[in-house]
Amino acid sequence: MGTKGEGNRQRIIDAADDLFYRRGYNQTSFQDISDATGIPRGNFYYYFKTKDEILNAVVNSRIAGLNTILNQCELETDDARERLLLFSDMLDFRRDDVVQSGCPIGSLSSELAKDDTELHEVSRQAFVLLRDWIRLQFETLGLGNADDLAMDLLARMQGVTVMACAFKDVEFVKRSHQEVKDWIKAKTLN
Amino acid sequence: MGTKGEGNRQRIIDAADDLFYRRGYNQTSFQDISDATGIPRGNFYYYFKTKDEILNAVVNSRIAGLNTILNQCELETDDARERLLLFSDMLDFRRDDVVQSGCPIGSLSSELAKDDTELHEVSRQAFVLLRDWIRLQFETLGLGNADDLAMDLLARMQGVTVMACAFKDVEFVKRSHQEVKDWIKAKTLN
DNA sequence: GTCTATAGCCGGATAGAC
DNA sequence: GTCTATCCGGCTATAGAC
Repeated sequence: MGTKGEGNRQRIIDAADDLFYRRGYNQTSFQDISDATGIPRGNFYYYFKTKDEILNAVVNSRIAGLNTILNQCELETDDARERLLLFSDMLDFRRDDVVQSGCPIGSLSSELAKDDTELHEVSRQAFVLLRDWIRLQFETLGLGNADDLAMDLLARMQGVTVMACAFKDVEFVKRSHQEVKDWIKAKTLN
Repeated sequence: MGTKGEGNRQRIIDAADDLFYRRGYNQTSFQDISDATGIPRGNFYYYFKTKDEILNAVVNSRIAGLNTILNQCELETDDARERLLLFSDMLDFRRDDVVQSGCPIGSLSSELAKDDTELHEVSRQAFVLLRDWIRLQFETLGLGNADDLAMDLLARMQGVTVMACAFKDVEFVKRSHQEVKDWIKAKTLN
C-alpha cells in the first residue's frame, strides 16, 4: 500500500470530476485529464483499469461529498423541515455553475442514460442517496407520502437546473429557489 | 434542384433525429446514420457540409413537428386553459421513450450545454418556441406573470423527465402528469 | 448525384524500459 | 511507481472515380 500513489489517484479523480461536470463523461478524454493534472496518460492505468473505473471513483467521490453536506444539514438543526430547506439551498449554492453546466448529478445521469446501462446505474447512485435522505426527512415529519414527496422535490430542482442552463438564466434560479422553499413549507405545514 | 436528393436528405435527418435522441449527438457517428439509412458515409457531405449542419436540420425538423402539435392544440379548442392541458399530455404521449432516453429537447440542450456554445444555442430554439407558445396561452387567460409561468411549466415537465429517466420509473411520469395538470388548473382558475 | 477510398486525427488501451 | 512509445480502431472530413 504505497501512500505515494494515492495522492495521484485522488488528483485524477478530482480533475475527472470537474471535467465530467463541465464537458461531460464521453467528451472528456484521458488527454484532458492528463493536461489538467500533469500526470501522463499511460500512468492512469496504474490506478484504474478502464475509463469506467474512473467514473465509478468520481461518483463515489461525489457521494462522499454529498454525505458531508447532508451531515452538515443534520448538525445544523434537528428540525427535518429546516433540513429540507437547507438542502434546497444547494440550488443557489453554485448558481453560476448550474447555469453554465447544469446539475452535476442530473446531467451525468441524463448523459449516461443514452450509453451503456451499467454506467447509467452507477450515476444513479448519487440520486438514490439524495432521495433516501429527503424521504427520511419527510417521514420524520409524519408525512405518509414521503416517497412521492422526495421524488417531487428532486424533480423540481432538476427542472429548474435544466431550464436555467438552457436559457442561461440566473434570475430564474433565484426565483425558483424561493418557490421550492415555499413548496417545502406548504407541504410540511404543522 | 433535383428532387431525387431531397428524399435522401430527409431520410438522413429522420435517422439522425432518432439517433441523436436515443444515443446523443456526440455519440452518434456518420457510420451510425449510414447504417440506419443505407446511405454511404461519404454521401452525407453532398447534403451537409458538417455534422453541425445535420444538427441544425434536425432541430429545424423538430421545431416543425412541434409547430404541428401546437397547431393541433389550437385547432382542438379555443380555450387557452384546455390548450395548456393538451400540451402537458406530451409528457404522457411517449412515456416509454421518456423513461428510456428523457426529453428529446431537454436532453439535447443539456448535452450541448457542455459543448460548443453555438450548438447549444441551436438546440435552445426548440425551447424558445415552446416557451413563447405557453406564454401566449397564459397571456390569453389574462395572467400578468405569463413569462414566469411558462418557464415554470417547462421546468416542471423537464424535472419529471429527468427523474423518471434516472429511475426508469413509468409510474412517476403518470402521477406527475396528473400533478402538472392540477397545477395548470390551479394557476388558471377563472 | 452516387459511391469508394483514404487522409489525418484522436480515442482508449497496452507493453515494457527505468 | 513513473513514464514513453505505440498499437489499433473509430472519428470527421476530403478527393476523386463513375
